[in-house]
Amino acid sequence: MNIGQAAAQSGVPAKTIRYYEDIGLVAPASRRGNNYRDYAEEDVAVLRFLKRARSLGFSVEDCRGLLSLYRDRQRASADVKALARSRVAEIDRKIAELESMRATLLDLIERCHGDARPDCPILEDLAGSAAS
Amino acid sequence: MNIGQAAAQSGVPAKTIRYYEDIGLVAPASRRGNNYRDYAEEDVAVLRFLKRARSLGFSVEDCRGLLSLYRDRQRASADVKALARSRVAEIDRKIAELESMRATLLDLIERCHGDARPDCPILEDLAGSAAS
DNA sequence: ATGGGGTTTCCAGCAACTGGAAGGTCAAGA
DNA sequence: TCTTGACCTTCCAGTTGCTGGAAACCCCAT
Repeated sequence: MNIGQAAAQSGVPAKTIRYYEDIGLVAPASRRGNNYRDYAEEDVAVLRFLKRARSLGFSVEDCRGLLSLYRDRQRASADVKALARSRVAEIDRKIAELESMRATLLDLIERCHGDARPDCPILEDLAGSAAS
Repeated sequence: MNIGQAAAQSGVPAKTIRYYEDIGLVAPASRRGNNYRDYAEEDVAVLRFLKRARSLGFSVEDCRGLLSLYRDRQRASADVKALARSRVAEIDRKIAELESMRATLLDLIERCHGDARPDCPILEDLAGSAAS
């Protein structure tokens, strides 16, 4: 199957598939006579794996590790679990950061009357009423 | 004051200040005889404004708008409030996305025994037990 | 043969910096 | 006076993870 089909079946855009090949995340696809890349079901499975892992927020580098664990029949599930846990920790950090931004913004929004007048607590805050 | 001082007083790294000047986010600093940039208190205030706005997650483009509102004595606070609200909406979207990743990961983590054996629900999931 | 889809390569660009190289400047100490 | 080190200047490259586009080739149907 050529790259368009593989893209359709995996949900990973053709451009991205080539990119993954480029950075060595997936092995170079075999080529057919016309120099078109040729994909088998297995390749598509790997692409789907990547799509899912990326959608869970794993970085491309993480994916490299996950893929090699995936292929390693001797792997310890503990290693996978550790990767997932550190991913969760990272997510928690990001959520906390966003929550804090959100709280600050909501507070400012509430204090801003939001009409045609120019005075605005939001700008006042940005301008330095509080240190960052 | 030269750029190092401005950086120290605003919390914005010198490199970033130059970058902001480059992309036209701040006006080019005046220069002294030795071609060093020269900053006044006001410039530092603007940098602090930017630092704070960035720390609340406003994009550089948003900052452009915020700065022009900041400088506009005729502004309507409603415009600022609208910017802040759309920022909150964006944050909410991101938080929701992260929460969903987190829930999925925690579920997988819980189901993974995490020892020396190779079988692992996390990898099984990635490998396609569920569609993305 | 011609048209419309594939596909190939490569190059550029997005956000928002950050690092580093190569060189000019300045103040202090030996 | 010379040197050393800490500044400053510019410019170019790299980061993350793609995405868009150009120019060219390939394949199939009409």
